[in-house]
Amino acid sequence: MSTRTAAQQRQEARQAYDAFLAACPARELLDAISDKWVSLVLNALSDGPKRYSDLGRIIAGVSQKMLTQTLRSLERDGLVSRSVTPSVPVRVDYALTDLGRDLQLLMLAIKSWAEGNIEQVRVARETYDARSGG
Amino acid sequence: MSTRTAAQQRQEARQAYDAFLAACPARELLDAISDKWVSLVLNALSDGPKRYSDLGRIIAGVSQKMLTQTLRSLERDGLVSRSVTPSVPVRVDYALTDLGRDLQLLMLAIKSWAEGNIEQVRVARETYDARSGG
DNA sequence: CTGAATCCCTCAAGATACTG
DNA sequence: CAGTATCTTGAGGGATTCAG
Repeated sequence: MSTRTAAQQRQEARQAYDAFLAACPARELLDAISDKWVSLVLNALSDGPKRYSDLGRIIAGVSQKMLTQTLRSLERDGLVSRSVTPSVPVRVDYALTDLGRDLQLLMLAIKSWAEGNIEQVRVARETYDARSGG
Repeated sequence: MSTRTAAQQRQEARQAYDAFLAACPARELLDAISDKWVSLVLNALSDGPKRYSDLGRIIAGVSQKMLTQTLRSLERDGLVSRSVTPSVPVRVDYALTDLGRDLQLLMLAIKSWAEGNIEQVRVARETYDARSGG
């Protein structure tokens, strides 16, 4: 593997990534973004930067721990940027990066799908439960 | 809090379901589909019906328990259909429903995004870790 | 205000073994 | 082949406290 350039190796790697493979990095990334807090945070940032406390208010039911944890993870993955304004008290804004916005658009589609199809799912569940129960 | 204006009521009616609300059914649905096994199972079924053992082979690393659990959940939500052929041994096929295919298309976009952007994410992580570490 | 750190606990993932 | 049953482990996540 010493005779291939880094670019060639990257190209091969890109084609080789398959989330169906357990050991594939893409699988690990898919696991990471297949998280309810991730989709909610990304969508909460869709219409511009938000402060930490804003996010906590928008995303009902999220604990400080999970919010911080999710934001750190997204920041580490380059999906969200974190900017600190050294005022008193300190002000921290989170915003989507270009990469993050790409994913956010997909996440928005998922969120919209959930909101738009919950009725059908409810009917399906009632049918299933009735069949199982009776 | 009990006296809502007509405008407020109209607003509520329009946004009947909002996944940002913790108690909203759509939030529960979003939580349910924001699951790595869900996205992998739906995508595994994208090119036609598959048998239980096929799915287990395609989705590397999934345990029988999680595969069964995920399939049951998807079947209950009306996203996947389950058909039993009473042969010996018994044969069970899983397929996407119309509703399931809708969601699968969105999930495919997510999976493709993960496979196509893992490199950028890796770079971001290295940068982040180097900054933190040093 | 924005978190980091701690304790604590549930519950769900995974491995294993067994069954129709 | 297609599951179910059982057990163990640990990671997810809530509540609380402390710090910059």
